[in-house]
Amino acid sequence: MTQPEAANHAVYFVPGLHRGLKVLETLGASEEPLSLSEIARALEISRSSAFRLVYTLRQMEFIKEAEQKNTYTLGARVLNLGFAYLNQQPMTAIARPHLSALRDKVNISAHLSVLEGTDVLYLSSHQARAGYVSNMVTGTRQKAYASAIGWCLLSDLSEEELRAFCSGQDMAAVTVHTPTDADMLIERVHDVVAKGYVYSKGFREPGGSSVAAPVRDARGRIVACVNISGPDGAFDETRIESFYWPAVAETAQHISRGLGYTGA
Amino acid sequence: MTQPEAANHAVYFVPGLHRGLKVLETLGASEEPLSLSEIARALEISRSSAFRLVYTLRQMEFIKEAEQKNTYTLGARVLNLGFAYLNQQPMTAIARPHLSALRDKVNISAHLSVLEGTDVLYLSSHQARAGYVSNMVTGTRQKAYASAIGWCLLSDLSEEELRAFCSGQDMAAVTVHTPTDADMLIERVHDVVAKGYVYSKGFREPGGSSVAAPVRDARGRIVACVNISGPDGAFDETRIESFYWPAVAETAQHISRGLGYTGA
DNA sequence: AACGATTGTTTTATATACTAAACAACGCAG
DNA sequence: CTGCGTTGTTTAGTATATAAAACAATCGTT
Repeated sequence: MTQPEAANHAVYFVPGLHRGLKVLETLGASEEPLSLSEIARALEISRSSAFRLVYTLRQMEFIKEAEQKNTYTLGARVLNLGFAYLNQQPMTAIARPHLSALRDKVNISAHLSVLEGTDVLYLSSHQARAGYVSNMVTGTRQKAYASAIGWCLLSDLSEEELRAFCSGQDMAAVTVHTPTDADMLIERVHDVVAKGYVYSKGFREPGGSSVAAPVRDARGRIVACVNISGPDGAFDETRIESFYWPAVAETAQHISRGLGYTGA
Repeated sequence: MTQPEAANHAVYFVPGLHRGLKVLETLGASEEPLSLSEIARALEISRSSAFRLVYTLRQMEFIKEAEQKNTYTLGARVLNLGFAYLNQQPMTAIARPHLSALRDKVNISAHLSVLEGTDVLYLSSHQARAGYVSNMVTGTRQKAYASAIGWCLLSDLSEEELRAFCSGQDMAAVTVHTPTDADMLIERVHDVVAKGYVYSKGFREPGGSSVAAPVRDARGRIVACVNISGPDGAFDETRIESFYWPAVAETAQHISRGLGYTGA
C-alpha cells in the first residue's frame, strides 16, 4: 500500500496470462530463437514456470520450435491477431485508396498513423516505387514527442493537456530538434497549428524528411495523421509549400471526409 | 488414457494463458466489440473468470474499451506481435523488391505465401495499382488442398506424404475444381510438377484467376510460393504462357537465388 | 412504477496452479 | 575419465487462482 505504483498484482490479476504474453513479446523482440532457460531468465521466473508457459503456447501454436532443437520462435498464429486488429480499424480501409493516390502523385512513401498512448503507431504504409524502401513500417512505433508526426497528432490538445502528456514520460533528446520539456513541445505544436502542417527535415533522424497533416473525424477531433516521408533527397525542397503540402493536405481532407468530417 | 486426443489438459497446461489467448482470438474474429458476458459465453467460462482475464488483458493494453462502454476490442499491442513475426521471416525482406517488380511488370497484385500446417499463409502482398484491390491479404489463410497456390506448395511431396497430408483433414468441395480426396489432390499436384507452374481460373473462387510458381531454399525444398492473382478480367488469357508465367517463374527464381538455391 | 432479466463486480471456500527442490541428460574443461 | 555447470523435465507441498454464489446497477417491457 505504501507503493501505489507497484499497487500491485491486484486481486483480479491472472499471472499465467500476463507472463505468457510476456513470453510472446520477448520472443518477438529477440532477433534469434530463445531457449527455455533464456526465456526464464529474461522474465525472471523459474524454469519450471517457463516450461509450463512454453508448453501451453506451443500446444496452441503461438510459438514453435526453431530449427535448432529446444529453442523457440513466434508462431504464425500471432499474425492473425495483428491483422484482425488492422481489419477492425475502419480507418485503414477508408484511407487506403487516398494514400495510394498520394504515393503515386508525389512518388514518396505515404503513411497513416495514430496516437497510441505516448507513441505514434503506423497503421498503414504505401511504399514509394523508387529505390528507397523502408522496412515494414506498418506496426512501427515511435515516441510522439520526438516526431513531427507526433506533434501533428497532438495539435488539438490544450496547453494543460500537453503538459499532462509530458509529465508522464521523460523526454530524452533524440536529435537537436527534439523538445525536451513541456514548454518546448508546446512551442512545436503551436507551430503546427499555425501552419496547418509540418515539414520536418531531420527532426527525428538526420537525413530523413517528412510532410504531415492531421485527419479529423466527424466530431472534428484529430484522430490520425497522413504523412509522406523519405530521405532528404527524395524531396524537391523548393516545392514543399507549392506541391507536397497541398497534396498531403488534400489527402488528409479526403480521409477526414470519409470519416464524416464536414469542416474546412 | 483411453482417449489420447483429449489427452488431456496435460499436467503442464496453464489455463489462464490458454483462455486469455482465446479471448484475444475471439475479439479478433468478431466484427464488433464484445461485452464481458458475450466473451464469457463465447468461451463457455464463468463471468467471473472472463472478468479476470479481461482485467489482465486490459491492464496490459492487449485489449481496450470500445467507444461503447463495457465492450472491448483488440488493442494496438497485438500488432507488435504480428509484425515481430513477419520481421523474423527473412524471406519477406528478400522477396520484397522482386514482388514489387513483378507487380509493376504484369500490373496484377503479387503475393508471397508459405505452407503453415494445412493452410496457405500469405506473408507479403503487393497490391496492383489498378482498380481492383483486395482487402489486406497479408496474414490471410486458406486451405491448401483447395487452392492452386496450395498445390504449388505441396508439389515436392511424395504420394505417401500427400496421402498423410489429406488424412488429417476433411476435404470439402469449395468449387467444382476442388479435389475432395487424396487421389484427386495427387493428380492436381502432378499437373503442377509437370508444368512447373499453375494457372488457376476459378479454381478457388469463381471469377478469380492466378498464376503461381514455387520458391526453393538452399537445399532445393519448396519453402514458399509466388503468385499473381486478380479477377479474370485482369489477365490477358492469350498471354498466360508467353508473358505471365515467365514473369512469375523469373520472380520465384530470383527469390530462390536470394535464399541460396543454386538449381535450375 | 414495478417487475424480471441481465449486466459488471465482489466475496470466499476450495480445487488447483505454482515453484522450490530433486532428477536425469548433456556438454565442456582440465 | 572426472567433476562442475548447464540444460529440460518431474514431483509434491503450499500458496493461490478459480468459480459459485451473492450483490448492485442497469435496462427493457408490461
